[in-house]
Amino acid sequence: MTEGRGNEARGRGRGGGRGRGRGRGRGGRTGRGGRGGRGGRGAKKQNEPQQQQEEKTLNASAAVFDPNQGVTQQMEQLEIKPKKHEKKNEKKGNEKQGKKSQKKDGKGDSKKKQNEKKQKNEKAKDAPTASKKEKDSKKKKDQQPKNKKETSKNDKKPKQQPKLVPSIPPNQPQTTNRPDYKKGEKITVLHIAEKPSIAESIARGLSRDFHSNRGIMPIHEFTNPDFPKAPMASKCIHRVTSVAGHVFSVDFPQQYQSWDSVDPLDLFQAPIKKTACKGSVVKHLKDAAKGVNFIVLWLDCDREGENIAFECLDVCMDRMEGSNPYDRVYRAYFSAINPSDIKKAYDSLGKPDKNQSLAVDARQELDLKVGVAFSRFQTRYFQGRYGDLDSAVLSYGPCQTPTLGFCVKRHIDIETFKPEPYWLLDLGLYKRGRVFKAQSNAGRSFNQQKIHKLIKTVFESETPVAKVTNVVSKEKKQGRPVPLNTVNLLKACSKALGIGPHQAMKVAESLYLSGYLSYPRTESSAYPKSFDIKGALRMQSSDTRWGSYVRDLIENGNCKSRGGVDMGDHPPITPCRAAGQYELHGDMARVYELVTRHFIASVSSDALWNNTRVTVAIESLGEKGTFTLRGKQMKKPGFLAVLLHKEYGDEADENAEYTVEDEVDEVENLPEFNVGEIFSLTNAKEASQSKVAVQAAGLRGTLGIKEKMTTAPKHLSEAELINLMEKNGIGTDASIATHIENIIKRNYVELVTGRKLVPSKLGLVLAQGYHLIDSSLVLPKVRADIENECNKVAKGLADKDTVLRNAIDVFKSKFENFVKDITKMDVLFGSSFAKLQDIGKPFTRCGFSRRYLTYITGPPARLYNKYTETVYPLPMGGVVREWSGRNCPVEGCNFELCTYAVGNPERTFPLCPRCYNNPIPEWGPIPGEDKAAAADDVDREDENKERQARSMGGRQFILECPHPDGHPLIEELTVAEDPDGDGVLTLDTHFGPKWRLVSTRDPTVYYLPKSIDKLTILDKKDEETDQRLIRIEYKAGESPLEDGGTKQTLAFFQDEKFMDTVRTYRGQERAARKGGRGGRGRGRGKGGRGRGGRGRRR
DNA sequence: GCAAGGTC
Repeated sequence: MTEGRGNEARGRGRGGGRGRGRGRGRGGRTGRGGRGGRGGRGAKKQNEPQQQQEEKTLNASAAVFDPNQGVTQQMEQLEIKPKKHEKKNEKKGNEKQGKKSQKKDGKGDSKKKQNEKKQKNEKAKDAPTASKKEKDSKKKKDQQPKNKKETSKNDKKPKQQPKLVPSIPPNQPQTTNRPDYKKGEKITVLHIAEKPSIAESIARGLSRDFHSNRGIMPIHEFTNPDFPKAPMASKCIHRVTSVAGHVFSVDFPQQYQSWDSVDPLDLFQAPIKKTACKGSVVKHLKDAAKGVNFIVLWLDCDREGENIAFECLDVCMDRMEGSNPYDRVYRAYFSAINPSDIKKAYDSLGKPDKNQSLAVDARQELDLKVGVAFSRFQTRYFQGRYGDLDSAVLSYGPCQTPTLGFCVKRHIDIETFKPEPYWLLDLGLYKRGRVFKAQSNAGRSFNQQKIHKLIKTVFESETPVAKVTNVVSKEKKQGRPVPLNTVNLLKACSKALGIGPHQAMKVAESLYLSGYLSYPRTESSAYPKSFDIKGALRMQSSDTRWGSYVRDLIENGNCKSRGGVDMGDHPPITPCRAAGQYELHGDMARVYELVTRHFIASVSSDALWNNTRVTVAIESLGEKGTFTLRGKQMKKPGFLAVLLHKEYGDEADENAEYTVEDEVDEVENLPEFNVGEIFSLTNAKEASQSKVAVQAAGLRGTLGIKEKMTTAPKHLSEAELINLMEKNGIGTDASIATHIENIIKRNYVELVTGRKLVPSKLGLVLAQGYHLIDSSLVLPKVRADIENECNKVAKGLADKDTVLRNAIDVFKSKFENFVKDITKMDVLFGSSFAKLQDIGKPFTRCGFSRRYLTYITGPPARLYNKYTETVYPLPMGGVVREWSGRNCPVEGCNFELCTYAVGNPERTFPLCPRCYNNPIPEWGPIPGEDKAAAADDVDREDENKERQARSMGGRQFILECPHPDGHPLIEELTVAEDPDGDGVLTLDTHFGPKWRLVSTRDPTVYYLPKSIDKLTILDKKDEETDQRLIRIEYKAGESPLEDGGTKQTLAFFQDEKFMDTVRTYRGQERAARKGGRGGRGRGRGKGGRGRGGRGRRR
């Protein structure tokens, strides 16, 4: 419980918890029962006008939602199966689901995707007339109104639908108009790609001769060819450029950013807004689009690409020439980035598909709301109760949480595994001085006696012998690896090089950017037809490591790859520039070598083995008496000669849940066995006692019993986890590595030797807690559900707003249920972590209860009153120390103070734990919140800068005085205004013997003379200048005063002689952090007033 | 300080 709740009697607890007045019960409402929980509403008896104001401001967004009525109905509408079914599905495992679920907005099932692509291309061709698919979808739409009406009946919420893309109507007809650009007319076409590399390929594909400017996102210009949508125009200027991924990202408006004053439940109904990802991209697009007649969108041909297309239009359309600009906007759908496909796409331009884009909008909003609401709630709740959670934030996400779930599931399998002994027949055959173990076809037995009986039978028989009954030799091919896509690259790097997915992605990315590798984010595992395999091989022919192999391959091989799927996004990952053995270093060199060797291997010949299978029988045992010996001999190494680590090509061990351990390995160089050979057997026990017997004449063997234990599976390796994620549609090729990194960063799992992922205490408790409350929160289904909903929107089968509203309602009720049942998870936390009341050392006293507050190291650091169960978060970025004996002068507060030291050199300020968390507006602007509150109205770019600044120096990251300048404590210590900054100069709380003044808002320190013995700030002002007077007493014999006295009263900056003894130091950190905020300029103006003469010295 | 998705 945090402050507010604990102090109900004083009218500070407001369980309602909403409102702008930050700190009124920081996070209080995140306690049991959520908002309006116990002690909630009832507590707001005498709370000042501020509170009423808060209620007014935000009550409008309060949800009116009846969970009992809503859930099942909405579940039905969403076709989310009720729980019973869920449980069934759970048991069946993830396999089936994985196949069904779609990866990243419709990626995933390759056939399906290809079909979609075909349809898309057809659509593009048939663009002028509505395609069949559209008609179908229209029909279906018409059949839907029933559902829609039902929804609106239940829709009691205030309509607060966010407007995301105001400039384009939601269901823009997919038609192509042909504006009649006549002979002699000059037109300009802007082409936009998703990334610079593609922009360049497009320019190359359309023209041999183009000019490019330099920059991160270059523009390539050329004049031909004619534009197919305006063939009559005499001259066509093409301008090809790109963005870099999404142009906008979604977030909540400023008033929803506070963790303290916003109830996470309200986030589900909150509006969302789009912010420019990078200021320069928007400007770049605006400049490029100025006055163009046509726009062609060449974004990647998937759902995200479609969404980015509309983001571009949002920026560009009003910069185009003429009216009805959308009529002159086209979409190029290409299946590969090569000249012929580019030309094909250029000749059959279509229209962008708004539905696909809307599906992404829906996914974004849902991910944001669900993720942020759950993350904030569980962070606040558990950080308010436990002190050693190992993670400052307990995040939740529809991708990261199921990823954690996989690791935990395996861990539980291991923990609950009970090893059992089992027994096998153990047959050893001696030949050429070696013993060869044959595998018993009877398999394992859990009954030792049965095996003993078999052995007894053999040795009681007349002739205890084993006889070779069959020998088969076969040639077997070991297939060369399929071309490398992202997921397989990540697995290979982890398995063969020990480089984790996140690092592997980073390395591959930089190899791509420096031109060594092709694009590293691809789903394709087959080279497109147009791919010049021999050309790529030739590049490698002079390498010292594999050059000769490659030369031989080009001359004598057929250089063809096998298997794999061409997803049409980007080709598989290949080297595109030779790098000598010592050209690259470290991981760059290793990843490059792996990719190159894999590429060469993928177009090499298969390896050829000669496999031998020897069947041996002990007649007296009948069916149970057959054994097998396996041998293999390499005939032709093929690709194995070049592959770095053959083990990474092995899919088998990742896919098998449990490895079969009884299997006897294939033996290389198996000696010849002939049908009819007879081995006389001795009991293995006796044989070991007398070696001589074994070496006697004739063929001999031993038969015995072998005891083994069943073994638990191993923890998931990175490679196995990647497999699971891919199968279950968690994340995309581009994001899988990030999700794994995320759960490691948050301390949910730990990476241990062998690149295995072992869940931490925290990860275990979270995942198991979800299972107790609502399994669907931690199962991959949560992602699949979201995807399924979005698919409907993408296909035009459902209205985005309706789908979104329903889905939000479902997750909202899941959230309410989660809040209601959080104690179930809390029980698990309780047995794993230290309760706040049990840890921490007494630090300072509460002003209300006079009890000690304990200091919890965290993260995050906070103070805790175990008697009132109140948490007082502390600012981050500085050092909090005890400052015993001094109490806060604020009426009714009286908390014992601490000090807060920041920066280098240190500036130390007083810190009242209560006032820090409960500032009142009269004290002035709240540190850390800056002017950001007003940021909603400013230009997107500025706002973004502001946002970045805040994320660095966020609400609790305080590199200045933690209290507003108007706080009585600060006022008491204030000597003058800071002439160079926004703040004031206060006496550093270290006081003597090194006296200094520090600026509350800037890293400025004024060092006062060492000769000062005592310094008092008087409650009087200099009449002339209105400055605070300070009284200084010098040490005996060190007084600089001319009259020989030791006492002096002056106003800072006013006494020139005194100021000559003052040394000023200005630090950098805050100045740098402020960026272009311009506080300094304003400060200077103020300085003129406050400072007579020459106060400022360096 | 919170998600996931593009990408630099």
